[in-house]
Amino acid sequence: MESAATGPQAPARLRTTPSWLLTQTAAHASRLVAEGLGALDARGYHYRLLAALEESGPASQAELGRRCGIDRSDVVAVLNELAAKDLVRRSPDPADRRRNVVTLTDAGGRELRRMGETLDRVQDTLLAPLSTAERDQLTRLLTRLLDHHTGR
Amino acid sequence: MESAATGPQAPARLRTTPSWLLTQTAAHASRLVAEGLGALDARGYHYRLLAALEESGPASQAELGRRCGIDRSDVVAVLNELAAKDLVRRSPDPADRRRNVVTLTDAGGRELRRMGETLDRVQDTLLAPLSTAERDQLTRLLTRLLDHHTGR
DNA sequence: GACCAACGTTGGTTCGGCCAACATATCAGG
DNA sequence: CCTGATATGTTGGCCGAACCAACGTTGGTC
Repeated sequence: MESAATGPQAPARLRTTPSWLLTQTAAHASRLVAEGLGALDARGYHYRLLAALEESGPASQAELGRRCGIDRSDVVAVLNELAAKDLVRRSPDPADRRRNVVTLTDAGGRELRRMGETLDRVQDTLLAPLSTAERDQLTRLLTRLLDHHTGR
Repeated sequence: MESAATGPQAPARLRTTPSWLLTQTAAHASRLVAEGLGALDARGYHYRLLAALEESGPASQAELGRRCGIDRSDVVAVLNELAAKDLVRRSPDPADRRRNVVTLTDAGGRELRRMGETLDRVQDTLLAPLSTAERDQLTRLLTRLLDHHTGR
């Protein structure tokens, strides 16, 4: 819960380096997200997969991984955990026996919603010092960066 | 070197969530930094400590950690590596025998400079799609967020 | 002198991100 | 039809950054 503050004052070299600002703020963001989702016994990966399932419907594991930017191998582990809690159902795809079709269960939908609510609160504490306009600005800038480095 | 692209299109839920945008762009930033510094056989922690040393002069390990936002225990390990390359000298503080005084060597200064140059290039590829004004905007917004979550 | 705080150090943990390898299954070309 | 390339799920590992608990030593204070 501690702020892990950068004590006195970080070196100017760092404070003016965008990559450092990014990774530092991201670290704070991650901590807040972990705290929030941790209360629901979940992590970022769980939310991402559930969100993708709700938004685009059932999909294979590989497809899910591609959509969320999560490695195939990590998808396996997270789906195991989600399936163990019945938030997700994994069934062999009759049309392509290599694939598993992953489906969001009702409980999964409910859990996703709960996660979404806590994440909304997290965004608010994360962006607390910024006005609405500034939040939009930040979002736009980051989106452009991300799109660029993602191959559009 | 791969872009690890978020395949087709990440769920809108994610793409509009600032904490996700932050952690994703930060991941790209970290990758670029790791690539750049990796060529010099260094990591982010090494640069941070060297930069702090150059900027504020010799200091104890605890002090360095506080300045850089690096945990005491991690400082130990990184200083071991830096000292092994003679980029840093670690000597007991005669005034306080609990402390080690860490000093930047000439070689350390040179290496820091080299790191700084490659990091400058990294910033440029990281921020490629943004104009100078936009880069400043981003820097200001992130700085405000960081200051806020750092206890000012 | 007794206590508590700070320091350096060791040895963990977590989370996100990645890679290599393998068996199985699909698909396209010869 | 068969053969080879490709996709999928899965296992088991690795790394960097961030953290935490504990211990022995040293410093300052009451």
